[in-house]
Amino acid sequence: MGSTSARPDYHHGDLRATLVLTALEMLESGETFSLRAVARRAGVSTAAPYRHFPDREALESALAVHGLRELLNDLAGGTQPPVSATEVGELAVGYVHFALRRPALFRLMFGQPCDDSNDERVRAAGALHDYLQSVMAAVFPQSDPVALATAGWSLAHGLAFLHLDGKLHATDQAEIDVRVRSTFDAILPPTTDPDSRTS
Amino acid sequence: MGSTSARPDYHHGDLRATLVLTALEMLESGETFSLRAVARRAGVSTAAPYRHFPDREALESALAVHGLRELLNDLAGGTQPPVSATEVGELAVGYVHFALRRPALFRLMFGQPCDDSNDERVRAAGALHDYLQSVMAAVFPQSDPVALATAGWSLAHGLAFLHLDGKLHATDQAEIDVRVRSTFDAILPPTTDPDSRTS
DNA sequence: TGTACATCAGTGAACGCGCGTTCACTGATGTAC
DNA sequence: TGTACATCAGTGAACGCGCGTTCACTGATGTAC
Repeated sequence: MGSTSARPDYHHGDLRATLVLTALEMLESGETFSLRAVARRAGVSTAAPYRHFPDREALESALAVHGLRELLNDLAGGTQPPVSATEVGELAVGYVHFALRRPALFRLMFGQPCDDSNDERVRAAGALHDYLQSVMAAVFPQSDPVALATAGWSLAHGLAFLHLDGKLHATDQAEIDVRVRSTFDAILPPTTDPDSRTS
Repeated sequence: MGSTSARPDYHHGDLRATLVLTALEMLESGETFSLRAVARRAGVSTAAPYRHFPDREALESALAVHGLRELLNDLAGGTQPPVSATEVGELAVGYVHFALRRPALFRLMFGQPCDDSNDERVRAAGALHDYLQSVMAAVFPQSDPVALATAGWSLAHGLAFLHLDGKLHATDQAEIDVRVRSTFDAILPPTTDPDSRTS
């Protein structure tokens, strides 16, 4: 057949994808991440990853790209973009959820100097930024959308990190959600209420 | 004399403080940080730090405590607390400055799971939080001060991290300052203007 | 359809490295008498 | 004031570890004829 489907043998089929998925699993389960550890867990020799990634940093960037896309998909995929301040708050809840559900990946994506020479990575970050900006522009047309998008992103990002670091003493997920919502409520400018005025 | 002043000899006088300062210097100059490297640079044997810190994590916590205090001092020391939204914006500018001036220290303080068993560290973080909360309560008495303090801190924190990671494409310090100010302006609730109404 | 061969994704052993930590030790310090 | 001694902050050598990376290699794959 020669298709790219399952081939768990010697010639692996798609070791590159397997390595990325394995690494993501390891990040999620809290294991320390290294090229050697990923190869080990993927059941492959120490040198094998070098067929697919020039060095460790390249694998890291691939993970970051994956994470950025998944985050964007979590936020934007499957639902209409927010049309009210309340729904923008829910977007922030989603953002913080992602960070808390995948802390190691989130830290890898944002918690360290990033390789700006990786185009794919820069583009994935840009796509996230653009989406947030378009949302804010649509919900708050009367304000400066660039400043608001930065504000909204920063606010969600800061909440994510401070919760991740345990600086905001919330005990469970529900409490965190409430806190994120009320933080956004405390601060977003008023909008025309979409429930009473439909275009 | 027996004082604690300079004694660069064998019995060192205050190796603990020297190690902390040396480590801070190394973080600032971008060198990789390790117990061995710090000892080396302090001109002392590899084992010497273990007289003063039970393990590597203890030194890290000492650095975090130092950083948290210095940040609080940067923000609160020497000036009156903010009384207007504009001055709150300047507080945020100060916060972001700190992060950009000491990126490695800031990441050490906030960018990784923190040792919550270290009382001094927890207290230093708490003091920062309390100060921000009291500021927000004073400036925005009509709003929920807890939510606003969380919002203000998260916003500054998120701006700091996103700028640190180069996600907001600002080129120089002045541009970043402008951006931080306009972000806060875009979002903070109005206050009674302290210039026209003095209590 | 069958054979020769180039390709290339893997192997496994080895390199040098810096790390955290431990250990028995040494020698300066300060105190008791 | 002088000596004996306990203390303790340092030394330096060594441990075992996991890491990133390189290398010559092997053997499965797929293509040319």
